[in-house]
Amino acid sequence: MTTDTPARLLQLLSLLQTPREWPGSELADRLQVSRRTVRRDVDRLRDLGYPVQATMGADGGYRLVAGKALPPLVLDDEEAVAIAVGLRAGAGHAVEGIEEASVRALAKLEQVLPSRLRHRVNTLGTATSSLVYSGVGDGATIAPETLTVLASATSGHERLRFSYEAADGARTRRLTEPYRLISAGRRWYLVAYDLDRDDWRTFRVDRVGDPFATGARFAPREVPTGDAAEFMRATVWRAAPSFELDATFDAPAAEVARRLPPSFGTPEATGADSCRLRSTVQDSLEWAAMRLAMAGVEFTVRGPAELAEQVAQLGSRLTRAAAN
Amino acid sequence: MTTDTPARLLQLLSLLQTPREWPGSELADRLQVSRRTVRRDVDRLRDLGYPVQATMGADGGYRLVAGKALPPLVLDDEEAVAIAVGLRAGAGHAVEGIEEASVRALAKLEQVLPSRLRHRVNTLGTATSSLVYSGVGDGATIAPETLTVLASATSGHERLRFSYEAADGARTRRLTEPYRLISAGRRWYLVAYDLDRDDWRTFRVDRVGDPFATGARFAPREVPTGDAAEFMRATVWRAAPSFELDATFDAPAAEVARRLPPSFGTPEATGADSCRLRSTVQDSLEWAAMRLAMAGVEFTVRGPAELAEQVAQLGSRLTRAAAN
DNA sequence: GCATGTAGGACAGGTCACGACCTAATTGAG
DNA sequence: CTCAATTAGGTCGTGACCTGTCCTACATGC
Repeated sequence: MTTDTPARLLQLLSLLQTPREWPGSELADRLQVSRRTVRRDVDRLRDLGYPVQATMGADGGYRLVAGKALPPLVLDDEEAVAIAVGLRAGAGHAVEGIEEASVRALAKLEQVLPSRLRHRVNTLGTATSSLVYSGVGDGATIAPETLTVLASATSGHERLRFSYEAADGARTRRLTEPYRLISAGRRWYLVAYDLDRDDWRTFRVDRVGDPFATGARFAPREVPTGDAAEFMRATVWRAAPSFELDATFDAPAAEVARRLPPSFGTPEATGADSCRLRSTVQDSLEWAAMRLAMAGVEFTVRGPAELAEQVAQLGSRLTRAAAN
Repeated sequence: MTTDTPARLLQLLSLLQTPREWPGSELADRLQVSRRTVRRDVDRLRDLGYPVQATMGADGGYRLVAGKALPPLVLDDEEAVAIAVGLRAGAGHAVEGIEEASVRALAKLEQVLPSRLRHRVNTLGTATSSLVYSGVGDGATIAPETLTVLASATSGHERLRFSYEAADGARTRRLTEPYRLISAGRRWYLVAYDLDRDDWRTFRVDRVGDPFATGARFAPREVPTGDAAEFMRATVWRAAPSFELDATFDAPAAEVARRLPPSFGTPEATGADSCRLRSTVQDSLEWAAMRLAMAGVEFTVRGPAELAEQVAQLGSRLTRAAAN
């Protein structure tokens, strides 16, 4: 009787999240209460909106199923590590469209992640970052810790201090009120109010160093253009690399579409076994060349010339590598 | 007063997981209770092992910090989707060493994931699978749903029915008692007791089709060699492709190690700016050639000859692509 | 020093949680 | 078909617990 009701409910929730059926008697045993109380607890969970499905008859039992709202997830150590590592991949550029949500979830998780697990995440995370960020491109890699610190400060309305490297390489210290963290293509931007400059700025996150939240909270101001993403686009759009991709493939359009990242656009069929892809790609040439190579089908670069040059370089490097 | 204590505690836990400070008065307002009760609730959470840090003085507040145990995660829709998508990447072969934990966590999450979110996960998941599985290799892609069904059945001790494609292409229906789901390199294996054949089998998951748990539970038998992983290795080891990689790189060993997947082993320095990598790689030649190309440094393949052949093919394809 | 926050004790009143006992309904196995 | 095992739900009495209202102590920033 020493254990109170809320604790038992949480424990019950964690038991039911195991993908299996739990007979009421076993639950009663585990929770050290009577079967009647287990039934009442299940009722309570249902009232809270978590649908517990019960199969009747002999060999019946309880099981948590999908409902309208997501119940609080109770994870063990390994699962938490797996989620953190997976989220880092998602916050990088592995998955388009969920980068910001990934960072939010990561910040939420890391805030409460026991330190012993944090070490394991770091070890595994660095081991895998080579895949996502790859050595390819302009080397603008971002530490996941940086992203989570920025995300926490942004959503918590806390002032943020960091060092920033300008385009000419000069490093300055900044004290800012962060407003929004935005992912665009393979880059991250922070829209913030710079307290020293007394004006709005858009920072490239890969140039941010040693960020930390001061703890001081601030009352949000109004963003100039009304929308932070708008402001970011207005200030740094032309700075981002982009080019007009034009290539033909000796493979069906559907297959090519499946083997290229969605940001490359969709190819249009020019025949049963050939297609052409034209779109403006917002990325580095080296990265684009690599992704085209990874498609694994015969293709021809029609433009731009710089991309053809990159592909040629990669090709000759491989030829040299094999011509031992 | 209609809301009971357990519900309020869960709500408090979800509020505190937002990475920000919460003054007691605001919590009291949100939870519709007095400030005194908020303090008591915070105490209760602390008793449950979730360390709530309170900053004293004016402008103080409560915040959930990292403790010994991970508190139940309360996620919103977007965060849940981000986690599911990230886990699919982790369960694929993006991250080595956490595949099985990723699948367990994914099974746990998908069991309770509202259907509206499931659709979004599927959409995003297929869009990104091209990166992880890539078109490269022997095309042995595995649907994430398959993995989660197998994982649930395995941990829930439920009988599993599926169709299986033998090496000669023949499809048969199987009824099994699944014991363990094992990730090895880029492949997944299921160790199970085949009820029709009345014997133990190791199944390649990429050849499993339409799996579903029958719901009937079974009492675990003893695995032949005592350990399922041992059994798997004994039965299918020679079937897995592997070769002796030997290559030299014109770059520091540390940099090469960072740019190659860990499964390739660690290169040993042969000079300040050169190194040699020798290890047995358990993967397809085409995939290995691609990964070497992605390293982005000058290199030479010394062996095996088949790998050099693959690299040469890739190189000539790229040269053709650029020679428009 | 003052305002504002957390920390926590004491108390009264009402509520609710628990276990014990009961019956009904459902399902699978023999 | 029958039996066994399971969920579902009602009722009741006792006792614990939860809440709000006081109160004081303590820490912090301006």
